[in-house]
Amino acid sequence: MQDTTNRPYHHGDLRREIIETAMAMLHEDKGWQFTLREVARRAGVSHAAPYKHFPDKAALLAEMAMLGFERLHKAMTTAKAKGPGPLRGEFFAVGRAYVRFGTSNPGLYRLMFSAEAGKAVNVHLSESALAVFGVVTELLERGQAEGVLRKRDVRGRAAACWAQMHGITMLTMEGLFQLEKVGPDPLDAALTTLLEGLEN
Amino acid sequence: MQDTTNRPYHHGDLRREIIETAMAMLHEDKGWQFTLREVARRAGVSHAAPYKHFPDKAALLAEMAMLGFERLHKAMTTAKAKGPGPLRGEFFAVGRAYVRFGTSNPGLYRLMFSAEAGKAVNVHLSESALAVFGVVTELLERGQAEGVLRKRDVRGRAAACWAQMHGITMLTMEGLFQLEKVGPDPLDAALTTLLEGLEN
DNA sequence: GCTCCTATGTTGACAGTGTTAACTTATGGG
DNA sequence: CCCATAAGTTAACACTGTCAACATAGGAGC
Repeated sequence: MQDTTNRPYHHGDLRREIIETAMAMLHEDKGWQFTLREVARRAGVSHAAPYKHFPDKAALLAEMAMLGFERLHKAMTTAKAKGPGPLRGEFFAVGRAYVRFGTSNPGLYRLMFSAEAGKAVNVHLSESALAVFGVVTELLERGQAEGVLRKRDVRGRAAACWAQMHGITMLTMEGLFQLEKVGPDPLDAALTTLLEGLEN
Repeated sequence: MQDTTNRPYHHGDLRREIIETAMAMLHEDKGWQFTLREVARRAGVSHAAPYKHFPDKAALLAEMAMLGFERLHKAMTTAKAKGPGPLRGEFFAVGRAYVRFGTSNPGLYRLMFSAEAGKAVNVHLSESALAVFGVVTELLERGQAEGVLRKRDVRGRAAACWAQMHGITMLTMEGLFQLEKVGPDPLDAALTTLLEGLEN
């Protein structure tokens, strides 16, 4: 089916290519669904080949979700590093980076938050997700230490921040933020409201 | 396949039954997916019968999503009506009602926010969704008029509120709010933070 | 250098899905 | 009363995820 002349029987790095291909298909969007067989087709292997590297389609999804959280984490930390010093600046930088990540990888972002709620098996996934949470927590602790933010239970505030960013991201992705109903810059409005709720 | 003796050839109200059955299946298990054929099976009709009432599976999903928004809207307004007078009370009542709706109908709630972002065809869907938005807007306008809330562009603030509630709902549903990381009552924390960001 | 184990890839099958076409049945408006 | 037509059925198609049986080659051990 594929011209075997060019390609060795053993791919060499099929596992990585499967993930990359699937990621690419998730990016192409429209439907945020991809099919395992189509992935195999694009990777130039037979439809059953992926099963030598992943027990399940779910396993592939889980791994992709984990990768997604790692990328999101990196996006946030680099944004924070480049943030302009004062806490307010970093806060906005991180928030914007978060939302931008989601809106420019809608399929992946969706996947990250659909991966089997009940399955606590994926400890790695939870870990990656918690790293994201950690960035927010850290920011809040610094703010409270500096006296810029009210002294409240950091955990609850971090939850509020995460929820706010997640909400904006999804509603934007979904196209539910129609400008005439939601104002010119809902992201800025949301972040401002959030910050004013945290500040002293 | 079914005993035709008891049941008339024509169901009489199959359209409604399909929707109800599908809703029930969405309610049942953690997997928020259901299959059209299984719906038909449970309704006691052949697998192609639904196509006499819905052109697509997507059409059924869209209608269910719309119903979901209507129910959510009702949940919010009744909560608001029973709210204990002062704005803060209503605010919390509405917020809690929103989140409770989501967490007790996770499948439906998910569906509501997955129904084809791009498809502006479903004007009805958008309308129902906007009604939800309207409840929040109304609350904010009252608060500003009473002088309890800062005078800012209501649209942006409403977006912030919606995003916050949506975020809490989804993260709770997804099981990402693990108490040791997020404090004893993340919902209360989030609503408090939000309200404090809105208040004068 | 040869052999053979095993990881990797292929083929073919199975059950189940959404969807359509062709056919059947009843029901209600002329 | 008749028959157009809405409503339901059966059979097929092209898919999907998954598995078992088979094929290949790359390298470890001698």
